[in-house]
Amino acid sequence: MAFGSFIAEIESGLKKVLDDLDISGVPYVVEPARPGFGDASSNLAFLLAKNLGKGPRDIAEMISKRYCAGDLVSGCEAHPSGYLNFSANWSSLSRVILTESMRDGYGSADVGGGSSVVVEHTSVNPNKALHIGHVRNIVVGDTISRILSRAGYKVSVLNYVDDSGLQVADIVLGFRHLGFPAEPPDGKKFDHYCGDDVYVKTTERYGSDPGLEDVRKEILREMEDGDSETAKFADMITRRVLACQLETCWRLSVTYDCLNFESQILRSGLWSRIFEEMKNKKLVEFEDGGKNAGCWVIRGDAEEDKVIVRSNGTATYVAKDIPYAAWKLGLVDDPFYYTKYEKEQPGSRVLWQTVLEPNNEKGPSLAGSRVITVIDSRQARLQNIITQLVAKFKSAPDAYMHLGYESVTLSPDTASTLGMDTAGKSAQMSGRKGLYVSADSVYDTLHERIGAETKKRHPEMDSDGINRIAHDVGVGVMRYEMIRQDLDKIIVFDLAKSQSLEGDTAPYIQYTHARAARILEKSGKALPANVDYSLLDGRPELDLIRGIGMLEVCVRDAARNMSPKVVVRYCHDLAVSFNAFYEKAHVLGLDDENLENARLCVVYSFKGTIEKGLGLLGIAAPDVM
RNA sequence: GGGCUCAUAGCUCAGCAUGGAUAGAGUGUUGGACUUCUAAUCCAAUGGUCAGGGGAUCGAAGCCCCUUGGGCCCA
Repeated sequence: MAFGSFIAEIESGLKKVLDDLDISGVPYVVEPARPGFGDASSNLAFLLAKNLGKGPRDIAEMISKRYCAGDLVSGCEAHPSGYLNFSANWSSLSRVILTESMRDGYGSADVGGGSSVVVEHTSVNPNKALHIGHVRNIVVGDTISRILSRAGYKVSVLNYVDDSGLQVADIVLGFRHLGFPAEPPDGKKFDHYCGDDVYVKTTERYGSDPGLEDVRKEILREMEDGDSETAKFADMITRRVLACQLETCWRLSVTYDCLNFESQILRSGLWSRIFEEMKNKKLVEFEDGGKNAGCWVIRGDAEEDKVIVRSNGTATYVAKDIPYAAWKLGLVDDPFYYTKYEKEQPGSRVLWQTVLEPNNEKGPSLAGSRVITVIDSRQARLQNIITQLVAKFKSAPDAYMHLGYESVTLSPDTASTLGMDTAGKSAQMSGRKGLYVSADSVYDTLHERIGAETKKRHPEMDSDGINRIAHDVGVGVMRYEMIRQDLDKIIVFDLAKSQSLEGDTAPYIQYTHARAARILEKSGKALPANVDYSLLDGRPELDLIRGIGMLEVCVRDAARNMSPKVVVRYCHDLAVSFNAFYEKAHVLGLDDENLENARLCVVYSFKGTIEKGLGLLGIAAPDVM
């Protein structure tokens, strides 16, 4: 509970006052106070003003007189504005927060109640390397799954591999018909080769050679038959690209529970089962006339009808998502078997993949009572159709949720370094046109720059140590930039600005952790016992302790709102509090053993808490920077 | 043409769910702080018709309606 205990005590105190007044059902809130207004505030008096026919100021006065202080709350004061401001009995509250914060499970919240949730993210076509736009998807998805795990959900993370779509057909065409060598001639990473060279140059050729369109259609058709040479070749290529993509993801501390392959979903027969069921439930209708004559459609409520099966019998790509959504929610019998992926992920998480051939592996149970699909908001319309449709299969209306986010565009400067003049406007990335910045290149540039910075600060450090810091900080910078702002804000990516290591960035926060680690190291002591918490009485100390006490509030808030940014703001604010503490409240060399012990305890607690906070963001907390 | 979405300091963004106290950060610019627990830091100055208009309210950046401008999706 930590700081929550303080809030809870205020709420129960206020409830007593309200009971005495015979008032109930007022939706007031008690929140951490703004600086200069005590430690917590309530808007209760404002909400009562209407009912009681008095001004908020008078009501606040009246309540504050009746309010009785307790263990953690030392007083309640009425502000002339009408707010009720509460002050804490800090020696008690510090003890509560600091001892609680030392526990391993500190910061866990029970929002999910142990229910299962499936998070699908990444899902990048396996014909190219990940670019910076994909990174937003991956990092949002990964961070949300970390937050939900911490908030009491049992989370499974899926990566859907669209290995049978047009984009794969494009590179197959490039390899088989345009003579691109199977191995990258210049030793490039295979995913970069496929995306930068084969894909871009193949799609360029469609313009000049219209006959290729037919070849592509033929390839697509052949790929549907799993036993065909073309399908086997496509499978070989996409597996290699996928392996490269996963390397990029893993490097960014993103891991999964299972890889799902579209080709297998198509061949599993899931679609025809779902389609039959949809017909039975009258969720799809056959169109006899009109412009969609001969098609199966979903009736849109306010919108256009959506064609699911064309008059020639082929399914549209909306249709491909439906069986997958149903499978994720466990609405159909699982047609898949599972094997472990051929490479091990970093960390302990086991990575499974679907297969169609029966085996004896005891696979994972993946279906969730809720499903969260992380896709950019350009897909909102399509996702909306699936949400509505799935709601008719499963009674819970929020069982399927599209977690959308705005796209990443390129700044005019960055677009121009890629050879495109955008007339001062930002530009949409395009894999087809080769207009993108790859995740690997951003990582590599950051790694090099941070390595050089670190070498400057620690000339004696060996290269392993430097590389480790460069990695931790570089990953931090990338992840932080992708979730710093709200999901509905477009990120305009600028190569130069993306290299910033100062201000509101991950290194700012990581640096406070390193500072804390350094103090503990220099003190040469274990965590002191018998701390006199009443010695922690300065503003910097108390602000910091309050921040430490808010982790759980933050996790709950982030989980309820599906908002990674909430954790980012929390970590940043906590780091700011620590820097103020660091500046104004020295720990070591004070000639006062008791005060030193008390402050060491705060540093200990801070270090653990900021590490947990950064952990929710998938960002490491180095001891040295 | 229809739908979704965004608009707060020169720039990038918090705050909006639950209306209430002086609208906050970062960055930029200017000036200051390292014989001190790491200056990837800190302090100060600078900077706002909260896109515009209307409405409900004792009270709106926040709620409702309209308008404008940008982005995206569909046709």
